[in-house]
Amino acid sequence: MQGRPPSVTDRISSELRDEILRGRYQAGDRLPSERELAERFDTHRGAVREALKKLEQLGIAEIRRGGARAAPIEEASLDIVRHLMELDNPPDPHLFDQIFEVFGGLFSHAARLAAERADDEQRARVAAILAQLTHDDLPVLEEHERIQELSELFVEASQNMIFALVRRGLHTEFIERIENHKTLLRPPDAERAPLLGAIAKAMAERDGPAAANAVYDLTRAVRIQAVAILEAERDRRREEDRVEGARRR
Amino acid sequence: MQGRPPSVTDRISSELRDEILRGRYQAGDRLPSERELAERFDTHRGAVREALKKLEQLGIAEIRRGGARAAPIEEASLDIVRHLMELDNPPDPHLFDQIFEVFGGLFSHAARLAAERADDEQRARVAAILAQLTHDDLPVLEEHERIQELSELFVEASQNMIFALVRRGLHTEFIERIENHKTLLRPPDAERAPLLGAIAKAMAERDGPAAANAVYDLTRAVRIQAVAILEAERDRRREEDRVEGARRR
DNA sequence: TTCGAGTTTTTGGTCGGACCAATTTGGTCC
DNA sequence: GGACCAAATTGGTCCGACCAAAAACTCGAA
Repeated sequence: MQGRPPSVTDRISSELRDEILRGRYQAGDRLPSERELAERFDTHRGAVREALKKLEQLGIAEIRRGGARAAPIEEASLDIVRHLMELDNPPDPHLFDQIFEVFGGLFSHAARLAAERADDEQRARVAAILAQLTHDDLPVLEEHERIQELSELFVEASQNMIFALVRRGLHTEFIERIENHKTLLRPPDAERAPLLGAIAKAMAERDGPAAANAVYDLTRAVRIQAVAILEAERDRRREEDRVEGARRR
Repeated sequence: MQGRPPSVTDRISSELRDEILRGRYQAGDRLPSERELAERFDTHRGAVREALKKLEQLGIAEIRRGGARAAPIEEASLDIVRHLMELDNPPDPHLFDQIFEVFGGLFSHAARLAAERADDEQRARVAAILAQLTHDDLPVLEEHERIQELSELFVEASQNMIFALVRRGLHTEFIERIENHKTLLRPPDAERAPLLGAIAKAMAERDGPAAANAVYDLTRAVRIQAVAILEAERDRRREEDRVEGARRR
């Protein structure tokens, strides 16, 4: 969050946002009035108004005199994605899959531009990182650091500020919020050599399309493995809940 | 905006946001206090607080007791991009270039997924649209509609909800806000047949990488032409301003 | 039974003021 | 220059008032 203790405004806005994202209010449904919410949260209208303004800015609430309403999630701002991810821990595997697929596309595109634009020093650093990553005996946390470095290098070499913004946003607000993301987001061992080799080759040959395809293939393999892990985890928790529920009955 | 007349809160938040984005406050600089802003805007602290909460959510202000400060733009949320675009009209060609380059990457990626996942009916519609676009005698507004339709179709066929969110966000909050965007964002006449033909071929062959590359090439050509137009327009206006300035002196 | 007009109620928008805890600022002293 | 302290300023929270816009309700006519 914002690096300060959550205020009353934060609390109200988070709770209402989660209710909207969980479907408690469908698009067009009236939201509780400011006065009702002030009573429910035992606070003043000012804090409620601030909270609702935040939801409006996220694009999930439409505020009008006569009553505020929920807005369609599909018309929300991109910032809503992180809040969707935060609804559950671990996140919903399907949602994770969709988000990571888009992220992979961006990363792939950054790689294409990097292959075409990187200077000699950047190219050397990419080659060094890829060589290190090819060793599958690298400790997991160190491997993760190298992957981050590679991602940052591609973005830097792409010379596109928007990519930097997008990468930072997706990384800080999305990836870092996933439990065990450092062990989750890894190239499958069996595929790492060919995948990384293809990237190295494309970079050496300054072949944008090949770099894009190779990085797409890498992120796709990482994503498929991660989704399988998340699904297994979800199934395990469901089984625990089922057993726990049977025990309580 | 939100489809209601701008409130005092909106006015304050917009004005402060533009000041921050224009560099009036560097990262770490103190922002005016709530009471100072209430006086400056001749309003109450409540509206100022609501406005500042919006800036905090955008990631460009850090609010703490003791004084609020500007935050680094590069750490802002993605929503800030549209506000950067809105600073000038026409937008800064370099900024437009960067944003559109990223957009092209996303569109390219959606095309890759669409090539692999589209059903027969979607494929037929893509082929029909591409055939229509190949005729360079299509009226500009109708051509624009076909391009929109193509974009929507790729997103639909990609079966990725996040793409839908991203496309809507980028389109509504970015492209549609560019003056004359319907005439600005067009494939160059001389290149349209080969570019569109490559997309059609990739779709027919269900070749994801080829579709990605072909769509990337198309968006790149559109972007280069649009940037040239924006730069010419900017130069023309600067010349006008120079002449106007000389006239005043 | 439906519809339109009028009335009433509820809604969000705006405002002023109060109070409190946290932070900053300025003064003093060493 | 650093420590300490009091004063000032800051954001956070709260209350209540008032107003215009919208929704809900009522009633009579068709």
